[in-house]
Amino acid sequence: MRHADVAKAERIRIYDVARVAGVSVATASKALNDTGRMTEATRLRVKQTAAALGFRPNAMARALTQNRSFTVGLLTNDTYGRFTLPVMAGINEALVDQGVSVFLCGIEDDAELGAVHVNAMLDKQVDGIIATGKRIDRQLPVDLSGLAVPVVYAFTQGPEGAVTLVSDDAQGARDATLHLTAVGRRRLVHVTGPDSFASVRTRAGAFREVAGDEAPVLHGAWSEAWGHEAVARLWAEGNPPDGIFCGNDQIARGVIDALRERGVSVPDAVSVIGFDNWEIVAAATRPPLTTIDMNLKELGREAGRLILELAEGKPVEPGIRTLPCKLVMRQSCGGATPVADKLEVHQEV
Amino acid sequence: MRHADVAKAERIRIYDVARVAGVSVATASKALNDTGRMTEATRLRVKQTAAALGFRPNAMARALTQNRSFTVGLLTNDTYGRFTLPVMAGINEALVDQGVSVFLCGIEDDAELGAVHVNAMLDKQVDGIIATGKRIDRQLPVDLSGLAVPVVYAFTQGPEGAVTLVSDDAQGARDATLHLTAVGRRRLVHVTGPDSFASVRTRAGAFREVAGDEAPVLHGAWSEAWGHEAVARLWAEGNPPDGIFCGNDQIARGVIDALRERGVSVPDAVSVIGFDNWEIVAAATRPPLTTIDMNLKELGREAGRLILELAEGKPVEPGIRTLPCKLVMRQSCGGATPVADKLEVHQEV
DNA sequence: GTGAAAGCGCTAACAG
DNA sequence: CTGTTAGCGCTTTCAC
Repeated sequence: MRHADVAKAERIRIYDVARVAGVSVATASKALNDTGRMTEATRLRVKQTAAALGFRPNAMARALTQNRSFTVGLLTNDTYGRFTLPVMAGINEALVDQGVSVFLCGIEDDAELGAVHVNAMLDKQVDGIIATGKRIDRQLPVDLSGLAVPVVYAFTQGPEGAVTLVSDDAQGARDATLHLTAVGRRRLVHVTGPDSFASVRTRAGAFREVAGDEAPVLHGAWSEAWGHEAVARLWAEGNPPDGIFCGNDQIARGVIDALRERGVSVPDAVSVIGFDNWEIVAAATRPPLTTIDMNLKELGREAGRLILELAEGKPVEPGIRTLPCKLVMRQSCGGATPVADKLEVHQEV
Repeated sequence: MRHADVAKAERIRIYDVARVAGVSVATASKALNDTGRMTEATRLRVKQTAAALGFRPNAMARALTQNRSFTVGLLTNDTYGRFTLPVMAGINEALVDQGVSVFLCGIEDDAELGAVHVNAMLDKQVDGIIATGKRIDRQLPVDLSGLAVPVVYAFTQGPEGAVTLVSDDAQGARDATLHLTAVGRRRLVHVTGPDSFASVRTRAGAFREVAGDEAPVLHGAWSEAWGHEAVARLWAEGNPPDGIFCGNDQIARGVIDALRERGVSVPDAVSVIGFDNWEIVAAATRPPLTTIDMNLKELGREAGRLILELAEGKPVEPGIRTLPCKLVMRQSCGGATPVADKLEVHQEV
C-alpha cells in the first residue's frame, strides 16, 4: 500500500470546510485564523465544521504564503547529548505551544556535515537556528553569520554581536565555594579540568575570590581517574583539605571514591561538591553528590523564546546573556539539612 | 532588522535561474531534476547557472506539489537519551544523504504531549514517523496506528503487524555468557534488573541455556546499589561465583566496586561482564568493563532506511526484525587479549 | 526539445 | 460582513 495515496485521500482541506460550512475559502481561512471581520455566528459555524471534519491545515501550504514554517533547527556537536538534551528539552517546552517543531542535527566536529545540515534547514525554510555544543568557548565548525534567518547561540560560542546564552560559571563556582564555607570548611581546594577551558578559568577565579588567593587549584582531565589522582596528591602532602570543590561531577565521583578507599569520611571529615548535576553520576556517588546545576533547561527555554521573537521580527538586544546556576543539595557536604532528594536515578533497559 | 525580509530578498528562485539561463521555468525545473527531455547542452547550462547563482530549491514549495516533505518525525519517551541518541545518530546517518531532516520530539510518558507532537508532525507533512523509547516491551503513550503516514518502531513496542526493530537480547546474553565460559569461568551468576522487563526474562533465559538451568539469576533494580547488594549476598553464602553477567553496565559497575572493596580481584579472581556498552560507565570502571553493545546506531540506520522505503511506497514486510548485539572487550573478564580500547571517555564542560 | 498553463493548499488584498 | 482574485515557488501535463 502506498501511504502517500492514503494521506492525500484522507486529508481534508480548507476547501472542504468552506463547502460544508457554506462559505468561501477566504472566509473559512479568516474564520479559522481569527482575522478579518465577520459575524460571530459565521466564525463559529466554520470553526465547528472544521472541528467536526477534523480539519488540520497543511503547514507547508501555509508556510509558503506566510514565509514562516514554524520550524527551527537545532545544531549541536555534543554527541553524548550531555548538554544538548536538557537544552533541547527546554527549547521544546518553549516552542511546542506555539506549534513550532525542531529539527535536531548532530554534526560532530565535521564542518562539511555541518554545512549539509545547515543547507537542509535553510531549504526547509526554518524560522531560525539555535546552535549549541559542549563547551562555551568554542564555536561550532560552521559559519552561521550572515544567514537570512536569525541565529541564537546557547552554550556554545557565537561571533561578536550575536545573541548568546551561557550559564553563570562565576556565580555557580562562587556559590559552591560559599556553600563549603557555610558548612564550616576552611581548607578548600578546587580540583578541576584543563585550564584551556574558559569555564575552568572563570570558575577557578571565582573559587579564589571566596577561598583566598592562595587556595590551591589543581588541573587535570575531566575524569574520575583524575579525581583519584588529585586525592592521592593532596593526601601525600601534609595538611589535606576539608572541603573540595570539583570541576565536574565525574571528578567529584573519583574524589569521593578515593576518599572512601582511603578511609576518609565524606561528609564527616571532608565536604565534596561537584558541578553539572549530571544526575546519573551525582545520584550514584556514595553519599549522593551535592553539586551545581547549570539550569540548561531554562537556558534552552530562553533560547526558544528568543529565536521566536527574532523570527517574528521583534528586536532582540544582541550580546551575551548569563543565566544563574543553582545549588543542588544532596549529602556530600553535610551541614545544612539536605533537601529531600527528589531526583531519581532513571535507568531502564 | 526583520529577518524575514532579508530572506525573501536574497533567496533566488527557479524563476531567476530560468531567466538567466534563457529558458522557461518548466525547462529549468526539468533540467535540475534530471527529468523530461532536452539537449544535454541546455540541461548543463541550466545546472551551471543554478550553481553560479547559488540556487537552492524551496523545500516547502516542492513538498506542496510532490506531497513529500523530506522530513520524518522521531518520537521518544527516553528523556535521558541513553538509547535515543545512538538511534538518532543512526537515523540521521541514513537520511542525511537523501536530504531528509528529522524532527525530534521528547514526549516523556505524557499522552497529551504525545498527541500534540504527532499532530504537529502530521501538519508538517512528515513522510513518516519513527517511534523509539527506553524499553522494548512498552508502547509509547500515543496511538500511531491508522495514521496516513508510515510508522517504524525501533527499540519500543509496536502494535501487531507493525514494522518493528529490536536488538537480539537472547544472542547478546548468550554471547556474554559464552565469553565467561571461554575465559574459563564455571560458577556463573546473572545479576540483573526487575523481571517485569521482557528483555530481562529473555536474557536470563539465554544465560541459563548456556550456564545451566540452576545457574542463579538475581533480580533487583537497574542500579549500582543493587550491584553492591548482590555481591554482598553472593559472598555471604558459600561458594561465590567466578563469573558474573550483569544486566546493565551500572549494575556491573556496582558489582566491580563491591568486589574491589571486598578485596576480590577483577578479572583475576572473578570475571565481570555488563550489558549496554554505555561508554561513560563502561570506560570508568576499574578495570574497564567488557560488555555487550546493542548496536543501537545500526538499529537507527535500519529504521531510517525502512521509513524511507515505506515513504517511497515500496513494500516492506511487517514484523519484528532482530539485530545482533556485539561483544566489546575491555579488561573486566581477563582471558583473551583485550582489544585496544578505542573508546575514549568523552566528557567536556 | 521547449514552454504555457494549471494547480498543490493556503492566505491576503481588494471589491462588492 | 463576505466572496473573488491573485499569488507563494515549484512540478507537471500537454501543446507547440
